[in-house]
Amino acid sequence: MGNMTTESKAARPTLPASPPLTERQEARRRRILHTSAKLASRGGFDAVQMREVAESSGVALGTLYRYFPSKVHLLVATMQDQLQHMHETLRKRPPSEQDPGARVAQTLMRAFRALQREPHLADAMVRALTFADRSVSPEVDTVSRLTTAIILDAMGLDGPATPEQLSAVRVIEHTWHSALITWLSGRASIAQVKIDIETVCRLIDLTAPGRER
Amino acid sequence: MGNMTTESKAARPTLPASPPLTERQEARRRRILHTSAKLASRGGFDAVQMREVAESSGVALGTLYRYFPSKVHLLVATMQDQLQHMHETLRKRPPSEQDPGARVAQTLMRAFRALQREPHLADAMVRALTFADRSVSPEVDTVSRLTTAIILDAMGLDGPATPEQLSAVRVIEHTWHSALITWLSGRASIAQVKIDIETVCRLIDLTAPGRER
DNA sequence: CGGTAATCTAGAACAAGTTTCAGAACTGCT
DNA sequence: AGCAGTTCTGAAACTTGTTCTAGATTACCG
Repeated sequence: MGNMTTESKAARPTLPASPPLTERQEARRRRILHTSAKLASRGGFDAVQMREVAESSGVALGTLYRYFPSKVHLLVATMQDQLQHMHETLRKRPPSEQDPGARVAQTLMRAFRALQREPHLADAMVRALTFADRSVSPEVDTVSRLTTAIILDAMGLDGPATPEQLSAVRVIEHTWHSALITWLSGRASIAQVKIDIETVCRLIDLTAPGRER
Repeated sequence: MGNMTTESKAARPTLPASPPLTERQEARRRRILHTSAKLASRGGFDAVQMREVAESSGVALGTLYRYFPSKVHLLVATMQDQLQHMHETLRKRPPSEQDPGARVAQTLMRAFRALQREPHLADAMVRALTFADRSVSPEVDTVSRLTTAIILDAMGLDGPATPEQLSAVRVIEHTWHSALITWLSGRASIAQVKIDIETVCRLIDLTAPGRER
């Protein structure tokens, strides 16, 4: 693969924080993300080619790289974008189950069904996410926080989560990502993913506050 | 990255099965795997460069590709190799804990400490494993079976595992891989990984046969 | 041993991610 | 409007994974 060496020397806090981004810049960024998602939907990770993303977004290659310092950055940002949509969508129809564990399982299965509709896009995003090295940590962390938020929302807790519950949520996230990967690479069926999600979600109820070890 | 497109058309059951492999071929294969591990130990995934592997193994580039059809194949095979060692090592000192869950946690923490001694190698192998696409499924599956075997060994069961236990083992594997990734990319501490492993291992005891739901 | 097919070598060639650079276009500021 | 600094463009160059080719070598068979 290309130079995925990455050890960003020049500080380039281009996107997330520092400069407020003019309107045209915001538009460019949005166009790029849209193209990225479109290409990913077609053919997954491999189909997102930087030259094509640039051309199809009406932007020079160098500019694309200024906005997203690598293909993985781009795809992780794309995932952030999609996750935000997902979060809003899910928030509108809260899960119907009673137990927190069952609620989380139900929510994740909804998300999973959404991903099934765009398996290539899912492939691109998840592969990028797990392939990301340290230089993408901040962005990957954002994705992780979004995922955590979705799960915590689904739990429908009254008070704040206990440390044990947070651990369970972490493990659920691990399982979620890894199960997706096995599904995407054809080593696990949809049914198998469902079982894994339901299995791990038992941890939630197991760690409900006011319970024996 | 290069053509990780992969959709192997020409059947080339080179390694795993068909032809018995002459002695020199076996030696070549072993030399390649050794080089791969050596380079990976130095600088992780990026440091394993196909040209260098070939040269350093005293083999032509084309030959390397005949033995391992892609960089990911090579690294997954390297992982198979290392896992086999690990399995033998672990088998020699069975875990001291009583509960199956605790035994698994103890075993995985031993494996984790071994990985900590070669973080770059761990990086290369785990990244390859999760980045692998369908064309590597058989090899990834082998790795998965090896991992499962290690965990089942650690459980020290009398009879065969129940389906529920097998599900738990699957989830543990998911967590194991994903936790490793977060650690390798610097987003989780060693302590955090430990907690995650211990958390997920509770599922084992939860699914012990002869137990209420 | 001689012949033939499979394997191996050296090296060029190709693909896609990434970097670089000179100049054009745009921004903010006075 | 005019200028200094940043951003963007277009195009070439560079890197590394992967493929291809022509010619040696080797392995196997009668």
